[in-house]
Amino acid sequence: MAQMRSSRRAGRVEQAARPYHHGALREALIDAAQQQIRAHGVEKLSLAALCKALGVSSAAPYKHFQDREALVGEVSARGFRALASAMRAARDGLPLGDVEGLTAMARAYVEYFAAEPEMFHVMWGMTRDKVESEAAFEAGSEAFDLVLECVRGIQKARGLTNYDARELAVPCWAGVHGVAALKVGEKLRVVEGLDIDRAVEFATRAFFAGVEAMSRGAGGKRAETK
Amino acid sequence: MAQMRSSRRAGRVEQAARPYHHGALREALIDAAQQQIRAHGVEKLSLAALCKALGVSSAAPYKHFQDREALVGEVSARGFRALASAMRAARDGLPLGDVEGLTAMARAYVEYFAAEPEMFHVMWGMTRDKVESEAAFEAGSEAFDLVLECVRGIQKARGLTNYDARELAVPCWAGVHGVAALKVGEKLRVVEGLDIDRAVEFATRAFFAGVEAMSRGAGGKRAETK
DNA sequence: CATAATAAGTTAGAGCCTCTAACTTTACCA
DNA sequence: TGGTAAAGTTAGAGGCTCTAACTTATTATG
Repeated sequence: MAQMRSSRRAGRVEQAARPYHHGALREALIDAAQQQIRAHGVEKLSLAALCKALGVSSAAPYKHFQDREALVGEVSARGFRALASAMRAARDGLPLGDVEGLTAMARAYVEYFAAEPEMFHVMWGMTRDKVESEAAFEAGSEAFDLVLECVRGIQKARGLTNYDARELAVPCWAGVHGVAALKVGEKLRVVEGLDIDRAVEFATRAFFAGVEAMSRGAGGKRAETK
Repeated sequence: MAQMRSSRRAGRVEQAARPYHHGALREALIDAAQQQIRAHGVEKLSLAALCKALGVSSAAPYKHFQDREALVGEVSARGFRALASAMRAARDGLPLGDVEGLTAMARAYVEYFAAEPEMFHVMWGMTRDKVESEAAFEAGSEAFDLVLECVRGIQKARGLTNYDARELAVPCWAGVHGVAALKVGEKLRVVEGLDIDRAVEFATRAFFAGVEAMSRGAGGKRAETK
């Protein structure tokens, strides 16, 4: 929707006689919202307060976002992009045939949400019917694709080619996501003093070792689940 | 806090001349809130609307709950109790030494949240600093204990006694929770047409097979994670 | 059994909030 | 140069949560 020409004001109005048009309100709002969410959670986010801080009227946001939720959706999309790029960076340079790359991404995943717990709620707690800014979904899928790629590498290296990569990738992603969730929700108090990184790495290795064992056990055919 | 004697009105006021005191407002509010949450999500829950529906003034809830969040916390606690009892029921009668019990609980877990997706957000999306009604935490811990028990059974049956049960239980719980989360958040669109139950069961079996293999490989000593 | 204390309601309203309608200022383009 | 659309504005409706001060039941006690 009208991506703004952003010609941050030329000459004439020189001494900050606050111009009628902000010039980059859309981005400013997303920035401010993200900060506010980081600091106090999405529940406490108030557009009105944001506007006051930015020196615009409280009706202004509605020129850029359909409603409050749309703004939050934009913050969510940013989060997913940041997450994906953290994961990509973590995996970068590591060999694709080893569990190493996968666990590096897992660490990045957990760390991202541990550092930004409120973003976890924004990104995963969205209302579901609201399409939550298709962009967020895209970025989320991208993250999953990174996992998928790694899993394929491991499959190739270990000769587990008769499995559907997605079938292996889903438990991996789920496990890591679950750990992040437990950590963010502080339900891990129940399990205090456990080294998360070690647990995730161990679980990942065990999982693939198990897949390999079952695969061999079943003579290369997919293992029976019954 | 003052658990109410609930003496649901005796004689005298017979033909529903709506009595001054409701008699069981606390429970009625929790019920109504839960229904509303189920139907429209926690974000849309309005105490004021609830009060109108129950025929009490909008200040009445504050005699029973400190604030809106406390009411939501109570709904959350109920959810955890229901979840725990669904898991217990699923495991009931199954032998403790097999993965079977664990996967049965996993199924129950995923099913519970699939049936009540909004409860997922209530139960896991709580604001963290708010103690979220210690009761909810208790019930959550109980659910984890069920998993722990199963894991211990498997350890005993397979001679994996040199592992910390919690270290094995956390990945299990996390994985299942992760699957539930992905399902609720509909991020599994990314992986459409996958049989969730099968995937969970397969992953669980693979995990324990892997632990066993690694355990043997390391001569019964805990496997190295590096 | 009277009555004091307290629990569970009430009305009124302050002070937030989101979002809409109708208007104004500015930028851009033909 | 002038018209159109984008990006602001003010004003306000209608909602919400929660508090203060008051009223009505219930219960506990001397």
